[in-house]
Amino acid sequence: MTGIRRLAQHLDISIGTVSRALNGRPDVNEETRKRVLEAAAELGYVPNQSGRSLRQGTTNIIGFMMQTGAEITGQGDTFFMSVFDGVQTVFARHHLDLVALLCSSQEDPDDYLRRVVARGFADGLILSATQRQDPRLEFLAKRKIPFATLGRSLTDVGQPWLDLDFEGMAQTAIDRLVERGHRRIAVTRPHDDVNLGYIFVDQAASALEAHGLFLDPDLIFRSTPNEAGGYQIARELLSKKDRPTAILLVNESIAIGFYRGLSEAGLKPGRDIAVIGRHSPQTHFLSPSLTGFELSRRDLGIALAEALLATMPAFSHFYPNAELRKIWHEELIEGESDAFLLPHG
Amino acid sequence: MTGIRRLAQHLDISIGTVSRALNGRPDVNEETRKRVLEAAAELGYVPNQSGRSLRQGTTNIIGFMMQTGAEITGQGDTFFMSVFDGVQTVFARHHLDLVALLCSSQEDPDDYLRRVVARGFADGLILSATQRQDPRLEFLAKRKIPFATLGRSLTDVGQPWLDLDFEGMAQTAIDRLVERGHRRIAVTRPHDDVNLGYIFVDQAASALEAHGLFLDPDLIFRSTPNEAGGYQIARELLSKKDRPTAILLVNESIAIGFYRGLSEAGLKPGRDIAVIGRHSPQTHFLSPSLTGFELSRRDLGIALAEALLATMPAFSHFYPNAELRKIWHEELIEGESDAFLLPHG
DNA sequence: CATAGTACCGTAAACGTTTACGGTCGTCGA
DNA sequence: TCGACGACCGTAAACGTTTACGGTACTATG
Repeated sequence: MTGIRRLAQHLDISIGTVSRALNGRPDVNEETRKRVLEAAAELGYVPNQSGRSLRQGTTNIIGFMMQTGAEITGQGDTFFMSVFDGVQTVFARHHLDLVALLCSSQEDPDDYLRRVVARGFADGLILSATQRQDPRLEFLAKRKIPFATLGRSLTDVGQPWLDLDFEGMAQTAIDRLVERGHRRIAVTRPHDDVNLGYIFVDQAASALEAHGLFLDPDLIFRSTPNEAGGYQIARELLSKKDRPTAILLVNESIAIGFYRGLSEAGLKPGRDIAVIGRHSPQTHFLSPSLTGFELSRRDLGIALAEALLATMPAFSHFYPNAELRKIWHEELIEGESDAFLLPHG
Repeated sequence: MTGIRRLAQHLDISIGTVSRALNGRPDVNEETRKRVLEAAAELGYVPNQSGRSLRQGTTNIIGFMMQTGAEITGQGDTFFMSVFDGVQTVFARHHLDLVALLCSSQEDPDDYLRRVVARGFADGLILSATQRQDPRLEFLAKRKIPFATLGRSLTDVGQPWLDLDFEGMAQTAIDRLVERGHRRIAVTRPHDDVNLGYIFVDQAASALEAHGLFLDPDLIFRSTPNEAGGYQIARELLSKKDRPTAILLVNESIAIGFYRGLSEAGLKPGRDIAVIGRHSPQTHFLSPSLTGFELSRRDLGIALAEALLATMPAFSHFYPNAELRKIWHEELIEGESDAFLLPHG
């Protein structure tokens, strides 16, 4: 005698009643419910998920798909970890189990996702590292699997998404630098295919134009989005004849490498070149302190989870007015890395 | 009509035979098996995992438990990602689904594990970030759940583990530095509670003693195991009056911060101080190039997965002579960071 | 030809839940 | 008094597999 049957026998009531009691159904005497809950705790009963899944056709699992290899994602791996943290807290409230589905760099993300879905693994999914064109979105939409994405995509199938405020960051940073007298401003750009990060460069260009300036194509740097990439950018930048006086670093991790590249050449951010970047837990230890944008990754994760739940029938009533699509504003933390002023003109 | 029944009806044979055919049972005509497989492919049939789990009492899932927050783990998050990659490839061979169980920094790892186990989530587990004393191991052993750990622990319950060769690294590095004339050698140390990393310092000390030297307690640096920590160590080290001529960096990520700290003070590894560290994908971009230990993280993951499978009855016959416990040797990549020689004495 | 053995297949029970349906009992109003 | 109704509970079917068991038909062996 196992499982719920054992519990029922122990209480000398039927398994149906036990099930109803445990699942909070209304048609059970509160007195019996109490007895059932107590007995369950006492006997250490926990419902078998396979049986439950089989009956209800639902797994109680939400999958958060990530891809290994920082080179791909464009964000440090810690970024996703922190977002995951936030997502976790929300799903825990609903007793949903959240797991990370790490797609190996050796495997095609589309294939991987197909496997996950065929397996009927999860009730809902969160996708990160969305590509500019992302077949995964159409696939999931066709299969009618609830999902949300971290990052916009041109492939829009109506799913909820949250994304970083590339436009806002570019605009704010450019305005700030121009106001401080900068005219030659460099920019880094993410890979073309990840998210819509290219918006950052576009917006920087148009912000410059609004000031009567223009973005020198020679000052658009591209690299892998990690420390090594930042270092490489610094080297490249220093080798230019007509060096820019300021630079915008679109990724978080590259700031560290960039600082080192400068430092080796005897240069200092905030004195020899103005730097505006983005903050990660690590960048707070840079010196001179980095002027950069920061967001609460956990809060981002929380909002992402709520957006997903809002589209799942079984949970949507908990989040009647969740924002399904949101540009996540990042705040500018003023540091010393863009401290100096240039004479106008 | 759904699932296997639909397939059976379509072929006009019994569901029993279909099941046997799909599962590679011997007592089914090869001709019928072929027909079944073809029909399955044609109709896109994939067995329902809940039904299967319910019947067999097995989930087909292996969980890889990690903890978010690089401060905890003592390794960069990319480390686990890469190991995961290797683990993935092995389990894929057996059609086992591998998922990452990320324990939030907000939650107690023991509680988290208890939840996972109560849920009957996985057939086997891999634990990372093992603690020096780790209740999780006893817990799993008591529940008779197959698992392996990445990292040794004083809590030994006979489970398979793989670990880094702290002893070998310390010994090799010390020998090398002493041979090059160094007498005052600094060392960094990991947190006391994670793994048995403290072995590193112990071994360094005894290696020094073998050379008639000793490890100055004042030269044992401690920090968070990330870039910021490396930076902090550099600052501390530079502020000492009697500066060491060499240093061993036990973690991977700290090398980057350490380099920057030196660089800001106008110092260069390999010229002003000898540095031996450990390589990560990032550290290969350091300049001067780092002398450091390197291991194939994927291979480590592969070995770890095989060790686990070797202890699972259903799979052990695939790995009759897998090494269940192994110190994973790391190779020394010679760089410029410890290039200079000191006059003896 | 009788018998044993083999190769293959169908039947049905079992895994642990949830839930539609119906039944019992007591209460209440007419 | 009787019917309706509500509160609570038991029964049993259903979810999709796997697998022990038994049965059939054919082959080999004497």
